Amino acid sequence: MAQVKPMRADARRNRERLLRAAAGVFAEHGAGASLDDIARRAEVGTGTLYRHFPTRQALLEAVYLESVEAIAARADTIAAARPPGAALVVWLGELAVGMLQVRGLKALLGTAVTGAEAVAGRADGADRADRADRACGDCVRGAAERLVRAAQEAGAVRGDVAPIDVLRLVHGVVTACESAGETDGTAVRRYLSLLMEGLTRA
Amino acid sequence: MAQVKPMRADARRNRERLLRAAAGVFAEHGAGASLDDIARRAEVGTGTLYRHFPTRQALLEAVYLESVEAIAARADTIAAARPPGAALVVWLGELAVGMLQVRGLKALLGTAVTGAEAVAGRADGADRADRADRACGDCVRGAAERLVRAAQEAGAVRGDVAPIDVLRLVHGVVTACESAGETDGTAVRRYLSLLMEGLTRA
DNA sequence: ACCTGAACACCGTTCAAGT
DNA sequence: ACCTGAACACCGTTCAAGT
Repeated sequence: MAQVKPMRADARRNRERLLRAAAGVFAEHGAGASLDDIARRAEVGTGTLYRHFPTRQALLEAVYLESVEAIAARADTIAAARPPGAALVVWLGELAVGMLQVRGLKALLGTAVTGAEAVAGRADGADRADRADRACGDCVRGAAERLVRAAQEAGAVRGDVAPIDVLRLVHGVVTACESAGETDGTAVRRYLSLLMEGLTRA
Repeated sequence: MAQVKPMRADARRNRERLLRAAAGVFAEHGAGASLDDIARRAEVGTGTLYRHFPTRQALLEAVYLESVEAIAARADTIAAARPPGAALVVWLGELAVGMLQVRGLKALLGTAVTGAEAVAGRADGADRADRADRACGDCVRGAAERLVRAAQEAGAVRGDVAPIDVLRLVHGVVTACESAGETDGTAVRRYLSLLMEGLTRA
């Protein structure tokens, strides 16, 4: 489907510039970075940014779509080589590390997966964002569903948890690591294993 | 210790007005509410707000100090009536519900307990806030330490987790509930029990 | 059809002037 | 000693004017 109407050459060029600029600025200043900054770095009027990406969420979505798809694709690769329970653990670990290290990815998936708490405050354009910009969330949710269901059927995960619960808890674990200042993979993997094995009884 | 120098009458009155106004505004608009709003509602100049509470964190701390102390005090009450493992679970549940329902409390404890991720963005006055405004964090951390240690000695909780880990994970669980739009106690208790019992094996 | 950038409304923070 | 509020720097968002 991609593009129903081909874009005008300058529009297409501006979109590209905006994506490149946004990737850089998000990487430097996080998902809450100034949109003005992005437009300036892209050498584009602020109005142009809003024309292409009506919400911050839409911009995040476009910037990180490929990364998210890659993570989702990993789910199947991992599942093919491991028993269901182990596959889930490994994939969740990769997902969590990604959210922790790629600035903006956590904010994007926080909204996309759970449906709230975008970046900072405003719920202005949230209505519009809700509809179209779900591609990333669908992607991750789909992968999580396949892995969790398989693990449940294999008896490796209890049956009364939904895949969305697991994603939310992983999001929470990543939040915990972030606030601990631990952005390397070791801390998040440790918290994840606590989540999986459980606090009670070693 | 309270007040080394007694405040001037008008200063004391303004402080009181600010606290009352802040409690109302935080309850209505969350911990990220406009400080201008608070000063306006208190019928006080904005500069006065900054004189009394140099950072948002300091204001949150002052507003919620009593609530936090009450929660911490509950820890001992609960511990006196229950075996260590159960006491920890019950107290964490109360803590989580408090963070979920009292707007601002989660933001306050997020910073106080973990040392990061204040409310939204700016790390401006964070340096100053780090030092003095730790009362709430100390309070909660102290209570958590007593309960976790006791539970560990009783063999109810594995020995390789630190109390701070538990607090961070609870913070994460509350975040998960928030983003799920579940603000009543049931969801958070369910996630908490998942955390405690573990995902693997029913 | 798309772009531009000034204009608007809002925010946090500081500070000279007042009592 | 404390308070006030204007001033400053910043931000997101919109929109009339341009091509």
